[in-house]
Amino acid sequence: MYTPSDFPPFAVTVDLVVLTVRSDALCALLVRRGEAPFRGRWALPGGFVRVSESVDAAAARELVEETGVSGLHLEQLATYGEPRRDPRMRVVSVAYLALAPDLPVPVAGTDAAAASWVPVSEVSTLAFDHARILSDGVERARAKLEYTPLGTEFCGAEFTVAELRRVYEIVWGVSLDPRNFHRKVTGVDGLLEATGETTTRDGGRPAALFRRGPATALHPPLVRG
Amino acid sequence: MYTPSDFPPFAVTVDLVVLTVRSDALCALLVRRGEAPFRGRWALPGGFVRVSESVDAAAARELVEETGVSGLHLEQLATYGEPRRDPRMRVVSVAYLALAPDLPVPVAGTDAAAASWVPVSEVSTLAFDHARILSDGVERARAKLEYTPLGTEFCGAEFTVAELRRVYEIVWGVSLDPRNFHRKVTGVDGLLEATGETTTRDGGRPAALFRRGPATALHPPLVRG
DNA sequence: TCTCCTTGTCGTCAATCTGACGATAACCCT
DNA sequence: AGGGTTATCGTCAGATTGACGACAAGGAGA
Repeated sequence: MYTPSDFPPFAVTVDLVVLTVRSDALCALLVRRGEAPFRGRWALPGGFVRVSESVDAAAARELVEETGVSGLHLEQLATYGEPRRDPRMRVVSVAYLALAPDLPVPVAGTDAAAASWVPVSEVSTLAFDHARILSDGVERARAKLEYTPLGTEFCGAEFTVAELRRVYEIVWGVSLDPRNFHRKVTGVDGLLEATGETTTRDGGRPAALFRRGPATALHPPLVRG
Repeated sequence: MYTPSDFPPFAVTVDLVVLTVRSDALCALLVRRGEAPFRGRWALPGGFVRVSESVDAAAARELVEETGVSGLHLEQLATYGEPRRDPRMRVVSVAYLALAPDLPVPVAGTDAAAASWVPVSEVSTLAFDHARILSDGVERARAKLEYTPLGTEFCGAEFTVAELRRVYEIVWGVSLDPRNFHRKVTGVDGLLEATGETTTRDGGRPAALFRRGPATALHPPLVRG
């Protein structure tokens, strides 16, 4: 074993599940394929890993190319390696999950065809096994909101407690009591840092603005309805 | 993009982090390499994915080959794809985590050199980037004990509450109050199913024997520390 | 057999946490 | 000025948690 000469050759790609919360829906970034197979079908953005580049770096590169924004949270989701998942050849794809705030710039598809944000509830069939990858990504995001500060990644740099609460409500599809949510979220050590500023952009009484704090895990976790 | 002719060729392997609890220590299954590079060095068991086989199936196949036992819990851990992680060629490795009860049969290394259980606290340097993979696997196992019934995978088919508690104590490296642990663990819905039998194999008063229940998540979770 | 030792299981209690919800504050608009 | 909207604080009962006492039920050895 481990003889370099006789290993079966694989293509390795990265696929991105990029999620955002916009206009009251959890949305995924999808591109419309311009070539066969699955021509004209929606697919996850992604591409080949280059020879001299790490898989993580390939994912980061694709993410910047697709969203035009760098610095987004990016984590490995899973790897998909069924023999016939790409009809042309043996492809193993490493999927990544990225969470983005509602991006001010529309997505600039450099090499891909039209890219757009699609509410995950309206996604029907996707190319390859991308429907499953997307669904795994959404489930991972839902789970991670419980015990990590990841919900803040959907917000801008500064946000109110109510904006964060709406992220949770939309991603989980539940409604949360504003008062209890406020108590819990401000009680978690290191989750939020007050800026001292307030905003009235949500209407009503001015709300305090916060930044992400240094916490990497939530103790205690927020529990899903 | 996506033209089958000009993709960079990769080798794809699976690496296994197989953990068990034995003689008061969390142990990993390691093999000693018989060939260069890293000849004579400990490494994780693993091997090439075959052309017509899914990556998951390759992991399952290697697991049976290495442990001689089938039906073990197996889940994907992460994928490691740094360009120079194997000095010979570009290898992307999909790592899997498996949890095993203390296996009665010693490990029968079919193609690998000597395989043995090594306490994770005594593991020093490993071949390739396997030290990092092992450490990621251990951390994943620790985290999953909190909110999944995975601790039961370290036990046999029938086990006592105290045996399960020792799994938690050893994996987490803490000591837990037997009475509170008993209350929590028997209170979680669907975690344990009483067999009606008792055993005195741990000494002292006979303890009730349980089977794994149908629960897939723990509500509420068990908390570390 | 009697005692001791070991381990398992049930109970108690105070501190904390949770969820439901009342009350008030502070803005905007008319 | 008054009504609508949202933010934030408080209260209170019920559940959960951690610390720990008490007792049960086996084995080992005197």
